Amino acid sequence: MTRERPVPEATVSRLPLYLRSLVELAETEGPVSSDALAEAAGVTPAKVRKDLSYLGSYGTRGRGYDAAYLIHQIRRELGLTQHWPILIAGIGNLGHALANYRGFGERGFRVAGLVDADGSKVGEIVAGLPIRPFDDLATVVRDERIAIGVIATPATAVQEVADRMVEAGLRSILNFAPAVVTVPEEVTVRKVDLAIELQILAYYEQRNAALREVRGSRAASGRS
Amino acid sequence: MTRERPVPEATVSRLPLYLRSLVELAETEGPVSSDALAEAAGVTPAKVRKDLSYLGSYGTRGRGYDAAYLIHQIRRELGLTQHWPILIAGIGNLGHALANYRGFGERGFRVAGLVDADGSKVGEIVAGLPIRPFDDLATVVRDERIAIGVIATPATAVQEVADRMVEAGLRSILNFAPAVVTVPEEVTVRKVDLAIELQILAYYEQRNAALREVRGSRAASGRS
DNA sequence: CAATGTGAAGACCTTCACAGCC
DNA sequence: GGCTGTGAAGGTCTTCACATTG
Repeated sequence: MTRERPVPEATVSRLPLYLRSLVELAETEGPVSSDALAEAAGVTPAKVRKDLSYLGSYGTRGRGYDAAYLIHQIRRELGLTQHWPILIAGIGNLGHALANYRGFGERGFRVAGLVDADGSKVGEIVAGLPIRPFDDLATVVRDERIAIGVIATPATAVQEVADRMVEAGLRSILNFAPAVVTVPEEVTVRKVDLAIELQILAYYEQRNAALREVRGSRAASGRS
Repeated sequence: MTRERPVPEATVSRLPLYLRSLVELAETEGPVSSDALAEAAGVTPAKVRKDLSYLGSYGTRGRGYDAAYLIHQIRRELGLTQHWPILIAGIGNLGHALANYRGFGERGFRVAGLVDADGSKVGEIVAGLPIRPFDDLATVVRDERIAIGVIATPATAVQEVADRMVEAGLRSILNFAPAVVTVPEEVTVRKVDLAIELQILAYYEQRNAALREVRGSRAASGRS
């Protein structure tokens, strides 16, 4: 009789944030209130309470939440009770940085495979792992029980890499390349496009600069 | 009489995606329909039309959109008619990769300054630029007319770096460090947390793996 | 009394479906 | 005829405000 829990997508995307904040807050003693957690995570207290309520009633009215217990519950919900082995395809600038990123190890992941199509890179050791040929992708996935694939190749290669990952059995892909990728519906893809983040910032920068301009000239001409 | 155009946030965050897709589609001749653009960008046609309608009526009924013209309009809306000079603080693994990322140059940005608090790195040339001391941040911002700051330092340094950026006059910050940053309300901060993206994927991976499990055993026991 | 947990209200976003126009 | 542009409907997410409870 598994309880059907439709945790909203928006909530899921904030759980990791709460987790990160709780790990910091857990240093200090005593229970953590939704206000304190909200402050640490940079969201509103109401959001914290509603989000956490989807996981169950893990707080104590009048006191707050026990940090250690909540951490455990969120980890369980996110599936972070185990360390997930990940594979990185494309060991260029970004792939290198990702392979060496300490944060993954501390937060539930282990870089367990590296592949690259460039033969001259094969064999090179990065972050303690040898780069293997692109054609070994399926073998690495099987041998290392890889669960999540990370694409850090040039945009042109994305679709082929994704196809191979799906073929090898991966059902979760994180795509850093600036291109849309098409996969069967049972596969989850998330994307991070660094230039797009900057472009969004540029929009607000431009918009606010224009506002500052207007306010500036208003002030100069003495109007309120 | 400047027309007040409240382009929704969700739309703003998709404009860069349309821009990227249009640049690809512009190779081929003829107008681009909302269906074609939707396909290329990985969204629904209705969304494309509604999003574009906030910018104005730039399409032609019965035909579609002129790619070149739309590209121009979206660039204008996003403020990408100029190349924005950006500064990267923290030239470790990730900072290096960002400094060398070709995509920025192609999509409206120019890495114009690098700073790092580690004295032993100062002077080193990365992507054709010398790393300068953290204390020169304000000077670099002024001299290079930096508009956007990128934080790629360890989490512990984030708040100090952000404070310095704000003090130096920056109003747009992209934060890659896994920590919340507090800034005055006139400053826009966007964040990218690589581990969080993986944690969100882990949630769906776990959830879907459980579903596959159930389906598998159902099939095995002969139920529909 | 203090802080959670939650219905209800409201804001925002997406999808529908079709009138309007080329 | 074909495709845009858009009101209206339908969802989802956020915020409010307060009853509930340790």
